[in-house]
Amino acid sequence: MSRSSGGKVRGTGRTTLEEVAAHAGVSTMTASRALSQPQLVSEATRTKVELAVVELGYVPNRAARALASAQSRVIVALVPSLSNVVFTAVLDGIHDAIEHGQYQLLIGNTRYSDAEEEKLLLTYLQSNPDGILLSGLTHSPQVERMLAASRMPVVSMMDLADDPGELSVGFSQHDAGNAITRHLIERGYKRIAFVGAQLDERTLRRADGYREAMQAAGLADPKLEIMVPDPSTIALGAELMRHALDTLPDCDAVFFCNDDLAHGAIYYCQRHDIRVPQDVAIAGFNDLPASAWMVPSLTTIDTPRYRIGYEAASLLLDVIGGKEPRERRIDLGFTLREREST
Amino acid sequence: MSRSSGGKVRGTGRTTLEEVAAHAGVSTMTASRALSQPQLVSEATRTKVELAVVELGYVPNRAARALASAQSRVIVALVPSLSNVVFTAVLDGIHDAIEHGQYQLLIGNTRYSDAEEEKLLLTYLQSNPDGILLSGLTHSPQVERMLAASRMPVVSMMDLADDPGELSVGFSQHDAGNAITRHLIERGYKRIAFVGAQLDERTLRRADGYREAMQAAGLADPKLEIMVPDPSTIALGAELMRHALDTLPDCDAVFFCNDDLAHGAIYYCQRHDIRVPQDVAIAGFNDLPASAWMVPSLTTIDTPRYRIGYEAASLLLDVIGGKEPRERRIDLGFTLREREST
DNA sequence: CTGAAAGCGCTTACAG
DNA sequence: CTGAAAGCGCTTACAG
Repeated sequence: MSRSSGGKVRGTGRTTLEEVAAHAGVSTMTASRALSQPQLVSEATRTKVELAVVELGYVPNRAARALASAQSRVIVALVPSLSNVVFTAVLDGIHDAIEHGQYQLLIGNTRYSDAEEEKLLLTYLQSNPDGILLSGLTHSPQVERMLAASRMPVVSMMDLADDPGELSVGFSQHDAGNAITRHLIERGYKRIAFVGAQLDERTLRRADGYREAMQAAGLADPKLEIMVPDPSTIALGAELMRHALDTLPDCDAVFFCNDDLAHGAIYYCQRHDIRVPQDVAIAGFNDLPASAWMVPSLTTIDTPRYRIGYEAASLLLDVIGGKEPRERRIDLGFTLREREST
Repeated sequence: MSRSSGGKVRGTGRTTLEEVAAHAGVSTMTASRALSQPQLVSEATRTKVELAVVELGYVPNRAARALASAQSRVIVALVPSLSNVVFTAVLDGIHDAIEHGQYQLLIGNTRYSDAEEEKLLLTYLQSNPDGILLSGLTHSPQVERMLAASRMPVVSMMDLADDPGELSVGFSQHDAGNAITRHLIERGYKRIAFVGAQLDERTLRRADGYREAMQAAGLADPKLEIMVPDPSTIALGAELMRHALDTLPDCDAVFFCNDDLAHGAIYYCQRHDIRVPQDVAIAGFNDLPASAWMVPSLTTIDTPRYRIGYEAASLLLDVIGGKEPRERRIDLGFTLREREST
């Protein structure tokens, strides 16, 4: 009954391919082939091996395979946060795009920190990944160096790379920030504030898009930009709304760099009987599920975060597989959702 | 300049420990010890090896280490969803509890499916994990069998195991559902509906708690239970609120099995001028960030999801490390948040 | 404190 | 279609 250790000192004690082969009456390498390249083996042999696998409850040892084949079948994904639904949606997409039988996903949370990203990369390099998915376009010189030295394919997610050789999947954060600002300008708002938190590269690019639109309309004013490094939360959004109304009494619209903040602002206005959009218009970014439902519903930018993950992982898998990608820079676009809050 | 392949046919082409050892003028095994058990090596040797590591840019090969040591240093976590913030918070906690230099986390999304869970487990078993974190208490017989056969430590997350030998971290879903129902009863509501979606084991246990409280108060009525298998969303919450009001005209309170649904219900009432709680009271479950901010604020159960992940991973690490856990069943509790909606 | 040898469990050319 | 041998890059007892 017990396939026990039988005096063996090392190893995991699990059934090995060698035992499967012996049980099936073939050589180890034939057993190996029967499992990984069944078309190279006679049907009779394959059946014998498959039977032995079932009877012995054989589970392949991934470490041994990785070592022998020099192929890890590991993909690394680094995201700046695991509490931000934008990035968990990206991970969900990556997850779905990866055939789990083949590839294994290693997830790292960089916490918006270059140092953390470096540390994670160094750790994950030990797994000799076949490729890596990175959030954003800008990384520390050390990270760039490690990536270059490793020679593995890298796909950047969220924004579009300037360098056409670089692999990237996302949309133009700049253009999206620009588009929603132009929407507010077209609506007739003049004193449009921008509120940014976290100040990661995406927020800064959205701010660039905002600034450009304001300048083009002759409405630019540095006083209208409120920037804080704190993480975005509903509570912070409420606080920054209050701050904006206090310090900018003539402000007639606020573009928040994401929906979390904008939701806080809308709740704040509801509680203080500030009419949105009559007293002040509010716009967000990302189109979280609640945005279409709250009262008033929130004008925002719908972003393809799940698809970014899905397409980025698919692109990476293609490149790893040696396929020439149709595009190295996949623009998934964004959609302006005009709603009641503006 | 180039540490090139030099005729080697196999392998990754990366610097090996053997090369580091040669560079440092010591044996491979001394180099190995200098890195993994530095206290067993003289300071001079350690320095030489560390220098060689830096000069050659050595990165250990995890697969080789796993194979030689029969220790994968891999932990698997299986969750039913990657779009539900409850489970992404759990993963966030797990992530933070694992020292990344040592252990690697493999995440699986079972999509609330037993078959998927089985498939993932089978795949992840190939990595010979040191331990596994599972969501929920009930699993398919196949999964139970595979787990038993693998003999690896398992920690169940979210609810508390009945069997005192089983490792579990969470809180009593039953008691929490019971507590919020009793709160509604104490407030004087009589026709209290329960709305459950997804119908996973946690929802069913919350429903049990609800039913028990209703029976104890002599208020039980099967008509008050609305159960649908669809995933919980804000849109579904709005729809089920409408349905409840339509089919149960005398209903004076609704306990939704989670905040996502309850938020949809509150937005629905806002849009249709249904006063909450005067016309109908609404309660949720999980205390999502928006719940304290929306108008009216939502009465709900605050659940320690991040801590569940953190403590479950810590417990698993302890057991893997051979430590006897203080408790095998860690009750992290829950908190009733009484707010404006009831 | 240090080392020579064997072994972990697979896959890879190379033959036949 | 099948097999004997070598090797992937580490760590593990066992000596000294």
